[in-house]
Amino acid sequence: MPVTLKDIAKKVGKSVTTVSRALHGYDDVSPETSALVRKVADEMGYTPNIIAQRLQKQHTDTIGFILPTFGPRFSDPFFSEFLAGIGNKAAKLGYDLLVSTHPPGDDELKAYRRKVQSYLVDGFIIVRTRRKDPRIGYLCQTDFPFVAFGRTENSCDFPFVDEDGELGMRLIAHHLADLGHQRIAFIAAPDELMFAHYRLKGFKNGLSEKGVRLEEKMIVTGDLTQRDGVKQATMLFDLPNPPTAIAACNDLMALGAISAAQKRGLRVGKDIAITGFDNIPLAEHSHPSLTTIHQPIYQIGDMVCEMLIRRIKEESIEAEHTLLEPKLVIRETSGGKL
Amino acid sequence: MPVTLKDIAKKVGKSVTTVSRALHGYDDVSPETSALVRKVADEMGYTPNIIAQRLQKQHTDTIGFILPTFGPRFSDPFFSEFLAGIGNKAAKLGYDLLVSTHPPGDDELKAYRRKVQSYLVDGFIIVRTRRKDPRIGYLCQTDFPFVAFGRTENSCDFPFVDEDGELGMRLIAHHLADLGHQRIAFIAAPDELMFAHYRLKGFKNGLSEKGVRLEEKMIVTGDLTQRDGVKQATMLFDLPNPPTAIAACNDLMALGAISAAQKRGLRVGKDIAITGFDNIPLAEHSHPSLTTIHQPIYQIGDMVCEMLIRRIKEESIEAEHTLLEPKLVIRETSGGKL
DNA sequence: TTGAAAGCGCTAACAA
DNA sequence: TTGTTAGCGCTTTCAA
Repeated sequence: MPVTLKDIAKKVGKSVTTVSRALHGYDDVSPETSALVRKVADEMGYTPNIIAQRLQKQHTDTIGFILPTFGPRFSDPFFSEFLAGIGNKAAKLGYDLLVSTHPPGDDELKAYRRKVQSYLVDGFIIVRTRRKDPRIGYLCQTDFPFVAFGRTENSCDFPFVDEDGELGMRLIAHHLADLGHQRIAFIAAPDELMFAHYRLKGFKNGLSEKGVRLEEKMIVTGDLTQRDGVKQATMLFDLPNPPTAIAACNDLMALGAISAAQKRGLRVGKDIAITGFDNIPLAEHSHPSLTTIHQPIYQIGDMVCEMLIRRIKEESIEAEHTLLEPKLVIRETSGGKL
Repeated sequence: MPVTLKDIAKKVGKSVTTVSRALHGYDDVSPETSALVRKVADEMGYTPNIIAQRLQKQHTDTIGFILPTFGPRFSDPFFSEFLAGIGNKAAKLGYDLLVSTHPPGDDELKAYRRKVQSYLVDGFIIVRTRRKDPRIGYLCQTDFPFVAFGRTENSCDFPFVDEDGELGMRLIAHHLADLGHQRIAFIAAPDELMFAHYRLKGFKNGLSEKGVRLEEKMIVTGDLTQRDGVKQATMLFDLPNPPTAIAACNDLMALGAISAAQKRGLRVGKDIAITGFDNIPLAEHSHPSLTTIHQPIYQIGDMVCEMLIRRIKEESIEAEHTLLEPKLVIRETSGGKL
């Protein structure tokens, strides 16, 4: 049924080898043969069997990406955009993308190990890095190519791109402090997530630089979803002495906080300041629009993918460790619009 | 470096064939040999080379999914959730997922053709079906297994899951008409998208059943993003005789419309009714919360994936054509909360 | 119960 | 310029 090199070889009366070489444009095959082979291949509708090529070449031109899914209602706008970034770049560079979904946890490593050991992928892209990240430990130790979006506290060295979340949150803290807020709350994310750790740290430092105190009970932790943003913010509002400003660790929770505030009849941007982090498309078009830190997710996907492919091909990478400078986007929810 | 059957064979002093059979649990190998082989394989850390298996077996246990990306800012919450649905199911059934991104358009078919002809995938999942869908035409004609989320006007028969968008939008139309609205607008999506076509049709029918007229100029078309929801809604508000209700073809645009309305100082749910379609997580937690039609995206992904795998394995599929019954979720934006 | 041999489709070193 | 040969790692007849 499918056309193979053998079929073409038979048709043109040459060997399989010659056909292969002709098709690859090697110069040690006569122009006539080459032309004939190409013509016949075209007529017969030949497409190489990539699986066979892979077995021979011992690499797959495929990169792996495992989505850290949580519940079934997994709908973080972050991921589709990031995926688009790596997908488009991968396609441009002739790579396929093998995606799977796996909740973080115990047998998570199995998913990685299988793909590594069975030669299903040439490299991995890692996201949502954790402070102790077993995935990174494993890949480092086996010396398998990967690039991460995010850092870790593991001791090994590896290429990554990350946004300077610490600085980003300092900017938010300064902004809020400059607006005169004294009772400021923070909706954090689980501290084992590296980015959550940095952001909280930056926020604390930022406030203390401005001489503003961050009370312990003003720090709550959410699971990054909008739903939890609502819940955590509501708890903050229920405090005997509620905050006048809330900084959330990401936009989704900030959006939830806005919703919670409005449900209370608070005017966001006036009675209460709220800020996010990520600048997802929704941030710009929420009402009021969300003050946040911009994170160029698509471009990060693009960069990370390119770095990985360069690493796979053992080409040099300009910047092994890229820390992107965060940009504060002041909109309406902080009440700080100039 | 990597451990192969040959290595194990050498170690246990048996042939590659025997080792292979032992590892597969065939019963024509002596218990002792079998035990020994397994033990050694384990000790040596053997993992089968899946590429080699695939070449031999002539199938890949991989399913293809091509994301119809549009701009770089591609962040539809729909896709991450759908992907989680198919990803988890695929993993459970032992399948991998080959994802790529490609804008709809001319050389889109190439992406499909390559994967089909090179035996990279055993089947495809198609989303965002169009009225004339070349992808479906191609796959039908080559008789390649696929399952679609959505229908088409192509004449061929194929398995699909779809939500009854026509009925869904009729429910919305009825709801709005029952609330007494007479000047109702619709933010449609490009009509070549099958679901957009159905939804518009259902809306028109629904209104006419209630004796409400839908003026032509009250129908505008957006690109499904929140940004465009803002824009289209703003245009509607600028009409000399603006609508008292706006139904958007999807939640994202509805969210945009809410934002546009609030910017005008309109109280959504009182001065203006707004509805969406999809029931993305954000719908529940927007303020006011969004009246919409629920679409179980994760489960649809799950179903579609299972159907495809059954089809690949040539097992029977219970329901080749599943039309899900839509559920109206009445919240605050329509002002119809009981 | 086991092994030899062939073959999946392709590439590449070597020889002619 | 071309063909022969071997081999990537695996599965599967077939024969012993």
